[in-house]
Amino acid sequence: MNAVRLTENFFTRDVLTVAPELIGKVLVRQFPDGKAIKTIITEVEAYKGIDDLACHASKGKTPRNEVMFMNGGLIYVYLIYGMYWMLNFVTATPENPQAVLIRGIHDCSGPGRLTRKLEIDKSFYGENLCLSDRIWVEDFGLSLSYSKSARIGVDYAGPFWAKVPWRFFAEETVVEKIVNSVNFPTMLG
DNA sequence: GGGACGATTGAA
DNA sequence: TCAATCGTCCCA
Repeated sequence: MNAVRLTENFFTRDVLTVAPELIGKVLVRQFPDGKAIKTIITEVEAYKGIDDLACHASKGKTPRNEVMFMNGGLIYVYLIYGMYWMLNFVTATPENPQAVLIRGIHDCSGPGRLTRKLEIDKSFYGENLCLSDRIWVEDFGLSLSYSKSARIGVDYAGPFWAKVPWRFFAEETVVEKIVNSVNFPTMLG
């Protein structure tokens, strides 16, 4: 299987283009002890700039979200409910503060669960996915069909923004089928 | 300085 | 249905 690491030009596009294209891409986490996890991204959500009332950037630039106001390809991490780190990929360009929330990977559903498994915390804030030696994304040429739905847990944003179908996810059966057909390991490492 | 709240999760 | 748990942000 040939794999190509995603570069800046992948991430500096609109979030509604980048988010669905991340389904089927492979997230790589390299640990200090030499071990690694390579896992297929199966669920994401798009947060689209200052107009999107569910997007943190709609509240204006703050110390917490300032990385969203930088270039695509950086990582935005924040703590939610005092317990869970949320992993986001910044997209587009500084004048367009957007991000993709990574909500699910193969064999690990849930944004808080996957950051625990991948040992991702505040120290990853601002990490560059195109340069980092501990986290990046690869294209293995896998193609997964995906479904859309409203985003999860954003009712506070009001009926319009809570309902836009900006959650993208591959059905469980689709993921299993691809994993089996290409003999992609559950967790390479 | 005080208080409300959250892009969640796991247990009752 | 509900508690856990704390950084962030707004108001005074």
